[in-house]
Amino acid sequence: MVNKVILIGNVGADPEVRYLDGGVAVANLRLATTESYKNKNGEKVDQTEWHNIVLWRGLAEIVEKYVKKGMRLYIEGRIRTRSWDDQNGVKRYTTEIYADNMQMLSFGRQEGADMPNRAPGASTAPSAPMNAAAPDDSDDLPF
Amino acid sequence: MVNKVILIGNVGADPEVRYLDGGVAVANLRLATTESYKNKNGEKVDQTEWHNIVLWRGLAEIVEKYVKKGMRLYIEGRIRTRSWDDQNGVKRYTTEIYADNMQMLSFGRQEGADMPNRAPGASTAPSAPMNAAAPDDSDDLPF
Amino acid sequence: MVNKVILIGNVGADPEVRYLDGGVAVANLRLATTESYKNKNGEKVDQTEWHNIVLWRGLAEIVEKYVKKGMRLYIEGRIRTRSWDDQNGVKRYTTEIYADNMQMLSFGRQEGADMPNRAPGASTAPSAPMNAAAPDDSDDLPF
Amino acid sequence: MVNKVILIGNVGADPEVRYLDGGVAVANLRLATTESYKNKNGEKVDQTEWHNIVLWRGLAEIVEKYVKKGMRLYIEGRIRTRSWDDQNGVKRYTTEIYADNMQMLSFGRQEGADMPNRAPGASTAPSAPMNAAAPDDSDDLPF
DNA sequence: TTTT
DNA sequence: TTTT
Repeated sequence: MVNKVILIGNVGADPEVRYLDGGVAVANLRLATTESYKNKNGEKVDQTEWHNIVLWRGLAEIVEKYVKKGMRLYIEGRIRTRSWDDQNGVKRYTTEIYADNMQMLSFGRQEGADMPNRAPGASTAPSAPMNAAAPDDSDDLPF
Repeated sequence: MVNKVILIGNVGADPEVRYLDGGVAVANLRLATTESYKNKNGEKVDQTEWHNIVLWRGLAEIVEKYVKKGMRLYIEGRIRTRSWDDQNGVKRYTTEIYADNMQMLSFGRQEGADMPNRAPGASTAPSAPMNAAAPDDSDDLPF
Repeated sequence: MVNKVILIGNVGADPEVRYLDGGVAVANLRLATTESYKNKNGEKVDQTEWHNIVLWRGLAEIVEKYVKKGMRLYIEGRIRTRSWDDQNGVKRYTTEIYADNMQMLSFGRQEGADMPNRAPGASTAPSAPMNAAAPDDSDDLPF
Repeated sequence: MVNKVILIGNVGADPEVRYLDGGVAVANLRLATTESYKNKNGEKVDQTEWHNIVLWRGLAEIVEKYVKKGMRLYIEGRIRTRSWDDQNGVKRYTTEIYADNMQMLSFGRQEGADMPNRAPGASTAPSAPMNAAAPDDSDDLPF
């Protein structure tokens, strides 16, 4: 039995993070993946899919600290569909992706000078790739 | 942008296959993936996830011919959530997996003597084989 | 950074399992994946790829107990290339797949009556799936 | 049969692209994936894996135009091991990843104004890259 | 609601 | 609704 999802997409809004009674963190975020194809008339059509991502514990804490609207993420996880009763008493279903792994692929869009996504004076030395300051290279990130 | 799903699971019921006006085949099937884990009391708990799989064209025609309830499948595809209005006028969502690739990993259960997928006298003893004659070994299968 | 491999293929020979000094088990096996395509002349060509799979600890112990030549496996893992010096002092490289997850998809081929993978007198009951006794359902298996 | 590889890593050197007699493009590049773990002494250890990536036709042409040393890539493909005879007549093996899909996740390092990472009008050129509209073409993305 |  |  295998249930595996791999996504690379953009975060639609700032994530929501909450803490359960036992202190466990849970993060929810919306991730968009867009697929382009040509229709019968040869016109390019973009189709965007929105995914509900759920992250627990350590991943949720990283999300709380670093993940913002607009950021590009890699998510690896599992599909889970949970049911709930709506106000009409109708059973409804929500499909979510429970993340087992996450990678930040960008700092998202720039919002202002108070939250730079690249430190001043970043190196341009020959062996310094542009993502030298990518969050996953940072010492204080737990992955 | 990446939107990729990989599943190995069991088919919950015989697939439904229909043909659109243009003659294009579409198959729908339900696939179960079960995950086992131990709860706080150390008891083994099985959690089954049901996936709605949609297959088009050639894959749908293979499904029509060969895929039966109980069969184990490998599915590779993409997540798609489509919306519809229920009888209360409430917008509802259904998440499906659009298959891009499929592999049959077993013949599923036997339905009759005229097309046995298991030789007479085959065992259900603990060491019984699963896919002693997996379809992908057959010369007349188109994949 | 992501380094992920997913394979479904057949085991080419009985695995080799050894135990390190500390008692840690390591298994090595060869897995074949075959891809079919049509060449320029429209002839079907099979191309088989052989993968060196390395499994550690619990997975290696499961391999030792259950995995045989001919069995079909699902392997999820990472690519690792290690170097060594051959008898001419030339640096050589071997690429292996370190397995993080394994699923047995069949019992492999039948070798003889002393270790049948299909017991005589087995049931043909309608609801008996061919993989009724899949190894991953065994109680003494750690997954 | 499934043979699938998913990588996210950094390009180690500018790719090499050549054209076969029939005009088909082939690109070769080295991609590094680094995995961090803690050793027995609790020290963080980085282990870098180098992958030989081979891309054909349209993907190779995109590589020629846009992929540079230092860039971060998503690669989806298959493992292929090919053999050759070295100068001592010893059969040797090289394992490569044949890419079926590629996504640029960064522009790599900046070299100077004479080598912009977005050509004027690139996205509307006849031979525009497959993911010409990918967010990684955006000027306002900070990587 | 993201991104290009 | 599958499978063990």
